[in-house]
Amino acid sequence: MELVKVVGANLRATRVHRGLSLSEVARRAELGKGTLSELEAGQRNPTLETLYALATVLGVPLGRLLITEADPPVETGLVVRRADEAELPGRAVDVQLVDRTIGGGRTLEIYRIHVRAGNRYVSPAHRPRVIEQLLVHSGTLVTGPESDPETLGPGDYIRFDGGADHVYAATDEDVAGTLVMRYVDEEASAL
Amino acid sequence: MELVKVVGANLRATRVHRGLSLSEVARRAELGKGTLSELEAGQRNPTLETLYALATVLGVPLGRLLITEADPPVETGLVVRRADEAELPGRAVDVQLVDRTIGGGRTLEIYRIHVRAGNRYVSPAHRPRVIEQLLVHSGTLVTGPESDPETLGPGDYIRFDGGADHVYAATDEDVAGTLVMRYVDEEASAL
DNA sequence: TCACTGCGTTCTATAAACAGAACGAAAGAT
DNA sequence: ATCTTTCGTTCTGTTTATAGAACGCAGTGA
Repeated sequence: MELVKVVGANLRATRVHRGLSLSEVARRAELGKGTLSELEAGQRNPTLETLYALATVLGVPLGRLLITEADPPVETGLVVRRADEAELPGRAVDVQLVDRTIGGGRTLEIYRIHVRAGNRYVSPAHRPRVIEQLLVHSGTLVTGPESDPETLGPGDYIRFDGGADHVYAATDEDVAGTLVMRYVDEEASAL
Repeated sequence: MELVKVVGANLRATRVHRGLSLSEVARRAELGKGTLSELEAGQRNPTLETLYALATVLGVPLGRLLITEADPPVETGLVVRRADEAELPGRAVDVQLVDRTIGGGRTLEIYRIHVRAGNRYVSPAHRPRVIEQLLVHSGTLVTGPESDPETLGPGDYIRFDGGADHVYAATDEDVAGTLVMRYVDEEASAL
């Protein structure tokens, strides 16, 4: 299916879904309704400005109108059991990748994190801009940017920029937590 | 900055970043090079087909050419302390929103989840397609789609489709975990 | 019945996006 | 040095996307 037909179909589907008439949308978007009629029929090759006006009126991101099919849906139904080595008592800081999902040019990773009492670990800045989100389960963790860390207790949560050096340190007792890391994929972010 | 200028700047920046000449890109995209020259200068309002051809040649998703500026970066430095009411012992199932971040038309939510021993909760299907990702901290949790739930112990992880009815049930002991929910925004603003 | 309204399509004239030629500038090659 | 090539811009004619009018159709009310 050629692109103009895809866009036309998306336009019509979105409009109908919103319960708007063709005339109404054309009026709001300041387009001739003949124009919109032919666009929806896939008989025209809209300009950027036209697409933008329509996306605005329909309240969808412009990119959505261009999409042939939805992102291949993230597969569901995955179960990951705790690996035995997670129990290894020797490691000072243990960050275990549990799951990674990629979609829409973004990657999301979920980790189990364990820090043994008395240990301190400084993670160097990550190349792509990374957001780290950490929920502490048990123990007291000092974490965040190395320059300005926070002290978190059980149930506390922090979000910080992994793009700078950052620290994980357990003071008096072992710490368990869940770490979510997110970043925009390198290749997709080419400007 | 008007849209055509944004797109023009993106086109030029991407082309230069790829180390390609204007003529070369025009040739590969089967465009007149005058056309491309004026597009890059922001003096034209390209058609969909033209944009598509250029995006293909430049190897970027079409939507990327339309982006005005990078997503407003997710603010970092947030700390959320456990609210006292999280300690309320009475609730059967307690799902507490810790953080919500929105970007790129997607929303990510992080919850603390607590299920009291012996309780069972069925969450109805969510309207937009939601991915639920749950990491169990302590206890044994039966969770997942109501039709086919899984039994998870401490450290176990599950990803499932929140778009169908799904269950959270603790059998013999209290369960603590971290829940990540993700979905594509229904009504994201244009662009 | 007969206006009257709003609908979506088709038609027509205008504006502008396009292809390609012409141009001057800069860099290599012989 | 003078061809030669490639560059990016500007110009010109053709194609086509658009605005708006004209059209037929369906529903509504007097």
